[in-house]
Amino acid sequence: MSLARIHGWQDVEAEVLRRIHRRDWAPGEIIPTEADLAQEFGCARATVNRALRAVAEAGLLDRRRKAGTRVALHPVRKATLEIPMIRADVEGSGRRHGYRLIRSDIGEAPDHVRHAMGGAVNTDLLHILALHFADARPFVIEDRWVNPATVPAIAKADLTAISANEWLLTHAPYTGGDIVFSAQPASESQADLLECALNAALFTIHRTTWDHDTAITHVRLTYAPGHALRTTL
Amino acid sequence: MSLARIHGWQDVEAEVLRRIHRRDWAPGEIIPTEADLAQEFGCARATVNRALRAVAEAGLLDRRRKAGTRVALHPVRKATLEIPMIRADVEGSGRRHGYRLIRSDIGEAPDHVRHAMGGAVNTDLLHILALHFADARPFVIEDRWVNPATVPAIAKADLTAISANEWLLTHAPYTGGDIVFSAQPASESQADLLECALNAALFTIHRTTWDHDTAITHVRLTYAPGHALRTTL
DNA sequence: CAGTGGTCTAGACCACAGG
DNA sequence: CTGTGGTCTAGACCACTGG
Repeated sequence: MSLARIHGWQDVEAEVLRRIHRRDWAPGEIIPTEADLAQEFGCARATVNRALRAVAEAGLLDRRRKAGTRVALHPVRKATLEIPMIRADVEGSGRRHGYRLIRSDIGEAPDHVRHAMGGAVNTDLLHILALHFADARPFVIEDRWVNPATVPAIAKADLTAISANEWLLTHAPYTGGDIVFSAQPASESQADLLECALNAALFTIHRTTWDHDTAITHVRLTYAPGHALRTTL
Repeated sequence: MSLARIHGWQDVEAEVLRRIHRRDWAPGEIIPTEADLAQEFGCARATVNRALRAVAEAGLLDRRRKAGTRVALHPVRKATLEIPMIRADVEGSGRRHGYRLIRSDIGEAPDHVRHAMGGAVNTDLLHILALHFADARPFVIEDRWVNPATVPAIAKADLTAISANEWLLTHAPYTGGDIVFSAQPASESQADLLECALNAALFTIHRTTWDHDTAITHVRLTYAPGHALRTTL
């Protein structure tokens, strides 16, 4: 009847997943309590808890005190995407990374940038425009605004040798961030930099990173045509 | 000196994060062992383990047996994005969801679909083309291929009343999936359905879901101009 | 109020990999 | 071989919330 013995919490997790997929436990249905499962599997309740917590984090179970644990009606599973450095991204696909700083100056940010950075940014911001290459072909435009008050050391960085993207990742600790993915038509200047047609469909990422409640930087990454972001469920 | 007392693992986590952000523990540096921290915080080692595991999952720590725990050099943080049902997505933003089935037939899939579904799909596939609306405006085109062998019951579903997206999410358990995000220019038929200009930049998702090693379905979601996908770090 | 999950503890053994 | 994280256990108390 029962197959391999239950040893660790991963075995419990696998068995729970199997029962969900086989519909032994149907969506919306309540499953046995931790104590009951612990007795059935012959392990400690803590082990069952570890397993059920993992499955719940994956979105397949809803757990509430007193109400018990139910199989999720709508398995809203979560894809986790890793946000690497641009250089690591390029080199990870076996291509050579190149980089050119186009402009770096200080000034007042446009409204949409101020808004994205919380509006509380009163000082002038450092504006950086740079182009990354993959095997000598344009890869992505990095259009970035930095709040120098949060990372004063960036004034001393040589941004012609190391990209702001990389410098910030290794020098500026952040506590959180917002990310927006979208598709945008290539503007005239973007088409020029990326060597593509005007109004070409470009994959775009807007990202703001925060140190608690103050914005560190806001960046718009505009990728050359054909770029795709892959992940797994 | 020390502030609030350490009660639970979340307190330990917060303190660890504080030390990382304050650079008390610099990137690449080794931090004390679980046993040492447990003694310092006056709690059990299991509690410290729980906290450090959480921080490591967030990508800020690298843990290896015998080698100890180090602060990550490149904090490759992971964004987790939720993949909701289309209807829930629309209604979640306060709009009314509409849906129209455009075509549903059975036939041989084109090569790129067969490839995405693992190639091992020999049977004919169910092809579904549908349009979703948000407040009567076109929202997204759902262009889907389903392997009926994996979900025979779909033959009896009334796909004019419920979208294949929703039917599959509630009737077809899956164990994994691949997702690709990109930007694509609107084709003539897409521009027609979405009521946008030809070659407009459209946010596109290709998704294949699997039951173990067999593909259940492959879908291309082509969103109307202006659509964006948001998430948080 | 009482049932359920959430967590802590002290101790133990194990698995892995550095030296 | 030895130190470190990974995990299990048995028991306990707590926090939340449904009835």
